Amino acid sequence: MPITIRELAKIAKVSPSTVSRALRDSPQISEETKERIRLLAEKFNCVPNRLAKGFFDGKSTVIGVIVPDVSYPFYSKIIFGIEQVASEREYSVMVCNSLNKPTLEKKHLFRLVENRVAGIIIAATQDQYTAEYVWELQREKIPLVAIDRRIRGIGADFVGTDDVSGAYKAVKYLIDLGHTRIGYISGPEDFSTSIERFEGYRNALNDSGLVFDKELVVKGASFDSDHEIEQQLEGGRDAVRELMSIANPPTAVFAVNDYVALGVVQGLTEKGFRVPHDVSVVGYADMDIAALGRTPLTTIRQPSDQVGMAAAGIILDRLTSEAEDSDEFRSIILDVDLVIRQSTSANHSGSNNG
Amino acid sequence: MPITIRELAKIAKVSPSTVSRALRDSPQISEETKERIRLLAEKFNCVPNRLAKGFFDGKSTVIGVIVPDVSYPFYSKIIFGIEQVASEREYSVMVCNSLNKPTLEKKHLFRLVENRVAGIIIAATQDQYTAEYVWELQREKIPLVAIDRRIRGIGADFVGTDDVSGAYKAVKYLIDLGHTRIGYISGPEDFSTSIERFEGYRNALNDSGLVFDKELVVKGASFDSDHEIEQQLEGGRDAVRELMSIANPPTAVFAVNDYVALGVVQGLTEKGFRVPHDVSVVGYADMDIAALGRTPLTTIRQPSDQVGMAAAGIILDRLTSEAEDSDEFRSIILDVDLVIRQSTSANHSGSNNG
DNA sequence: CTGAAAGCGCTTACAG
DNA sequence: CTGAAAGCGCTTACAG
Repeated sequence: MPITIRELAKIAKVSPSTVSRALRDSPQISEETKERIRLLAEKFNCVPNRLAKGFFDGKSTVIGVIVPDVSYPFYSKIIFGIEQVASEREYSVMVCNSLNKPTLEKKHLFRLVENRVAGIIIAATQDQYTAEYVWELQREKIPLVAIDRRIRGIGADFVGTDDVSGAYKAVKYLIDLGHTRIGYISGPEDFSTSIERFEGYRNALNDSGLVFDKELVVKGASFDSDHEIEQQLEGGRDAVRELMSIANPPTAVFAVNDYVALGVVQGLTEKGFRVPHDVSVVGYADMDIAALGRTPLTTIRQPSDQVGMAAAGIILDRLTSEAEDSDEFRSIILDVDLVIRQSTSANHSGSNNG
Repeated sequence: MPITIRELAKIAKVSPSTVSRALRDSPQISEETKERIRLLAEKFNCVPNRLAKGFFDGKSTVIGVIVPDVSYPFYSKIIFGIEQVASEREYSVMVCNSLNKPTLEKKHLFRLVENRVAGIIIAATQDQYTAEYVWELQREKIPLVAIDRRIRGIGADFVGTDDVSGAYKAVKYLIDLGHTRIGYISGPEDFSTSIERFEGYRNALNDSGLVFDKELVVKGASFDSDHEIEQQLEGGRDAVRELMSIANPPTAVFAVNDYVALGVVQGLTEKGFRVPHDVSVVGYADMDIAALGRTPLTTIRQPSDQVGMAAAGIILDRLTSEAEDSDEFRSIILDVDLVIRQSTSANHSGSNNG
């Protein structure tokens, strides 16, 4: 362990206060003294204990992050963004996997509070208890930003991507290609992301005068961030099989995320449908596998690292500026883009399917 | 912020010591008192300040992790593994991106020490200064584990995957398929991973009586974890173009990682070669895109989450057991598996190319 | 420009 | 079984 300021003070034959000030580059101290002490600090390995400082002023310089799975591409990129912004401002980033389990999530939240993190960024489960706990944290003025998914039932600072508009763009594009029967393979129904993507889907249909047919909506994934990617692929495969077996099957499918979409492509291929000739497929998120997959996916690109950067930005803002006391919740919704690749084409069915 | 133990003590009309002990479930305290205090703590939101405790006993319960890029799949999975093990033992995980830049890496290391992390896990750059600094940390008895890449020039606890054997398996498989001209697209030459994969490549050739031809080795990536995946794809594309233009081109290519391998496939396709019919390709790492890519890649699977779990395990061990004082460095090399997919097939060139 | 003193919130021997 | 006291390593008004 590094030596303490007090120890270095003895070596330098000055008071601890002076060492402390010198090491923090206080203008109160003469340049000569500062330089002398800095050299000594380096030589004797005196690294001021940040815990002690943080403890002194009741705050750490750590931002806590809770996501379902840090290795899920969307979240790992968000964390990358958070770290970029935090690290620039001398903050550190603590990460936790909730695995989408409310009890684990609660535990992590609690531990972050124990550690007196300066702020918390969370992609929360839809658990009621989590919401209540978050509400308490807000009351205690601990900066907290929800990302990606809104926290059910309470207001909070939020950074996400425009799911309504993303889905709208995806579906509108399919409509413009001449598709009139468009399936939607959804995620878990209580997540704001799924709900909003569904809303975008319906809006696009409405605006184009197409009727909504609930037979065209099938659930394909339990979570939009399941550690088991296999499960998402399977979810897509199963869902599309169901979808294609209805009386008047779709000629295009919009899937809640890219993994599900790839499952859809697999399912279609297995059933003898060609993508995009027989059925067009649009995914969501634009992960690596979207561009590099067997059938390069048309998809919606989410600026995931920017979500992280914006969230960290809000935390740091609340920490420093007077905005801290603003009771208004901030909401940043980032734009998303349609990325056109080879999984979509004009409707070849040659009829109105009906 | 939560209230302090002292404040709760007043409310409960006991001493702070009693509250402290009750909340840590000390056997010294009667069950009734403990229960009463726990209830009060919940009610008045008294969450003992872990910083103060950590500060008291000079250690935090945080494990610091430095990797080039937390969003690179291999690393994000390692972090997942670290978090799993740490969180179970009530430790938290702090992550930093070094972006493969020695100065940034140094800064992060320093900050982790400032924060008095209990231990450090690092996939280090090959920088000399980093090695020296790490050496100092070791002298100070701060548990540190190198992962994936060995730290150049110094001994340290290490957890990695068997790169020599992985490359050997890949190349041996190609040889068994009848290939005799096998190219290797390498990573940065000073990383232990690249060096060892190259070694495995040579060993496999040797053991099968094939001569090593340095014309068959081309550099394809500057880092095995570049944030810009595009660069790795391009590296592979360029490298294979070079490789196929030599007098006696290979019928199989082993690439240092899956992104590079996908670039190789692209490059080959663009040049009119069919994969695997004309040229077989083997990647490394078994990322998502290997299985789901346009041409499902034969590759070497690395148990990345296990790397993280093992590394966290070593740190926690050194923290608790007497193994702490053992001066011997531990080294855990995890086995890797060959995963056969569709980018490889028997040599169809019908001759010895020579 | 430098120093002595008090205190941040906890824990742990030491008493009782 | 419970409490009073000292101290972990820093910082910051307050003196000088």
